[in-house]
Amino acid sequence: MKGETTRAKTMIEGAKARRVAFSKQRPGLLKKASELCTLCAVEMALILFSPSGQPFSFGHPSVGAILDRFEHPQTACPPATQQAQANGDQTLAELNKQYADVLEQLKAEKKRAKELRDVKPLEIQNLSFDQLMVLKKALADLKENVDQRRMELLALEAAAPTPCARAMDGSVIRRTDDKHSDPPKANAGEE
Amino acid sequence: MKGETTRAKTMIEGAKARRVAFSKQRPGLLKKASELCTLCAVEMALILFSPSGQPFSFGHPSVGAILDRFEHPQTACPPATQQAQANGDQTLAELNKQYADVLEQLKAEKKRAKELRDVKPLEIQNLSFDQLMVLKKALADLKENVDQRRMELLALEAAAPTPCARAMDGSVIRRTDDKHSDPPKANAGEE
DNA sequence: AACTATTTATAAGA
DNA sequence: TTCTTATAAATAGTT
Repeated sequence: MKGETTRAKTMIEGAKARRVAFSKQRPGLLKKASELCTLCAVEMALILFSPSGQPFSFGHPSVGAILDRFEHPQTACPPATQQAQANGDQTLAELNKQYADVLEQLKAEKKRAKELRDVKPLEIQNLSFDQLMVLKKALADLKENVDQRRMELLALEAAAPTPCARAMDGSVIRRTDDKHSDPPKANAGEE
Repeated sequence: MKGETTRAKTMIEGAKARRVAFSKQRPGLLKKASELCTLCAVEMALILFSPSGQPFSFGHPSVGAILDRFEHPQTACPPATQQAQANGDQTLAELNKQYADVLEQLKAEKKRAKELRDVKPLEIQNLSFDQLMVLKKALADLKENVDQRRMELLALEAAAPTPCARAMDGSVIRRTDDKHSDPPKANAGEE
């Protein structure tokens, strides 16, 4: 057969087959990444470990530069408190960005979850007991988190308006796996 | 014209056009990355800054884990001593119900967030400093939660009747020792 | 967001 | 690994 009928969503069985698929797909991924950088003025770092554990990396302009920028965001909230007042707007913009991020993630997650629900209901029965336990805990945790989140949003909505929004000095989550995305509506001007 | 004749190798002119192209290509790149991870047991971290400078990242199992491994090549396979607790009264039906519940909550949460975004952007400037702090923390927490949830879903997806599916807690699926003095391949494609 | 003509990526085989 | 080729997936321009 030339070309596959449908793309499976599960791990390819057999280490050899995985290596073959990886070898074929790696150039495509790197090409996509590179194109995105070139065409859209995007900066990115891509680090991956092959099925054999071999590291590969791609960076534009360099991996180090991106990691630095990622771990030391210029737009982050300053640690001190002095420039806070002057930067009120910037902070608000940052908040809006984060807010947009969350929206984007929720959306993506919902879509992903829907796909999983549509495709996986049979295979879940093949999960090991261990895996089921872990899944159960994950579900419970997520439910808790979502509930808390709703309360927080409710509180926010009910919050009485008060003047003078100073910037905050709280620490940003920067070391964990966070996923950012563009705000839904950005200014039409140049960067 | 539908579809383009040939893909240019130079930067797209105009910030607006770049943003549009980026928005369309970003999901594709992330999908490729995610597929490579799930299909081929690849671990990767992807960090990028959009044309507008917004950070965006993807990690499997997490950005932090990959960066650590990248920076500390002698990482070993963590001891796997996670045994299911005797909690056997959990049926698959219950699990599925919890799963559906979570989906419902995500959906509701998304709608709620959207309402807030549509209505509140102006009034957010009237929030007190304390309220901003709370909001910021809530956003950070949610972001973390959503990311972790994505990892869990990825792990679930990878959990087939086949063995070797344990990447839920950040553990790894591979056991070959890593050795990487320098990235074996950098800047693929044209760049 | 949805559509569609094209381009691009890729699975299987050699 | 690289090449071929039938097929699937991504996407640029448009509505």
